[in-house]
Amino acid sequence: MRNPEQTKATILKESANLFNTKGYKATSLSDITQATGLTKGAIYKHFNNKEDLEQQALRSLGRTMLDLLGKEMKLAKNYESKMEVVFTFFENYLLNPPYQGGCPLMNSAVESDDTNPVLRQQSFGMLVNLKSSLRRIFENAKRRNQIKSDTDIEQMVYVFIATLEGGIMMSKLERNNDAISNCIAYLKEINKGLMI
Amino acid sequence: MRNPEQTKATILKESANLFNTKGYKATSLSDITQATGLTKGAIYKHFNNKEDLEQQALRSLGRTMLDLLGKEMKLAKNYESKMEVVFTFFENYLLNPPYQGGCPLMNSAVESDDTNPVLRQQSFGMLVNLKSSLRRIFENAKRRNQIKSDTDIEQMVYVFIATLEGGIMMSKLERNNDAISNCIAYLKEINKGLMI
DNA sequence: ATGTTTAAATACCTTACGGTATCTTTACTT
DNA sequence: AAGTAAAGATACCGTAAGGTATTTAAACAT
Repeated sequence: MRNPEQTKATILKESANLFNTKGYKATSLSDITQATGLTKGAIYKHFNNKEDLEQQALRSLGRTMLDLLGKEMKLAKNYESKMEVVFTFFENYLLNPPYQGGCPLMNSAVESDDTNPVLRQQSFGMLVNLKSSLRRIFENAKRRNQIKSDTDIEQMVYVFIATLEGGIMMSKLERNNDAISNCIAYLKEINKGLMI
Repeated sequence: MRNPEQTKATILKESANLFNTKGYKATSLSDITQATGLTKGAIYKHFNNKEDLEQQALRSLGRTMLDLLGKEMKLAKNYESKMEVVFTFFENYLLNPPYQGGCPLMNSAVESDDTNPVLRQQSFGMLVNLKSSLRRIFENAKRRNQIKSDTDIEQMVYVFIATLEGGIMMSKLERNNDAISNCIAYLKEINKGLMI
């Protein structure tokens, strides 16, 4: 009946959802005990303190995000379909999200950038990873002459991520898909313009 | 020596900065007493409770943002310079910010969208205003044949705001201007493409 | 100059927070 | 089956949170 690994996993999953929706600081341990049906004793058996839990939860969100994106990216064999994966990934934050509360990168970045050095560093790492993924797609495409040779890859990486993240922010605020849909639609046009 | 209006103004200003950097929930009353040099007595003389202060502070941030943008927009007489105003406004969030902590729209939206209906509504209002400002610029330009007649204005509004907000988020996280500079540079290219 | 109003300070209350120590129960070992 | 180690529950602690009642002090009116 008892399964410590499973227990830790559910604590991590439930708290990750809470942190990603309510915020890290704003989520209390009693929020987590309530969501998991467990007690503080159980939580502090698996985590040193709340900070530790916050960090592991964000790490888990980051891994989930990257794994999900990476897995589908592996399946996509050419440039066009890889870009499609990126778009549908971000569109899915609202249609059928892999976790509650939107993009963990934006959420943790906005909350932590001025206050929590450790979480900030983790958010930074997530951004580095996301940028790398996109950069790699563009670089491969350029090498294979699938996009224009004068494409400013660094700029494109920033613009794509900014537009997607900003779109999610607005769509969450407006509680409809207008923002993210329009953003993605336009990124697709940009993308057409890049391709040869 | 005593000036209640001034007192209220400083409470509002200091707390707005704190809310916008640390977050609304995460900022405590003692943070505010410390920042203002005042006591709880003084604060509760001017505000009913912390929620009230949060709301008035966000309202103040929103007004400041809109006033600042609106004032410079009035000075800009043609489409091109109005767009320039928008760009420099967002660039200034990092170079010489009108308040600490980045864009109050994004900050309050990310923190409140799933948890705080009142702040969420205020954030929503800020977005409505920002969209209207941009939309008006595009519409006027279209009417005067300064931009292409087939410009999808709603889409452009979303894309511009998303890119700017996302750029700020990344630049704050990376603690340099690369993201926002690249985003703005690209928006300028988009803009060139729109113009006739 | 005195009295009155009100701004702001002080002192205090309640509650909820993160955290810990201890106890109970489950599962595994022999 | 008995003993042991570890998982999880319970009970408790100190602190800081938001908030209030009361007091002090400043500004104004007469």
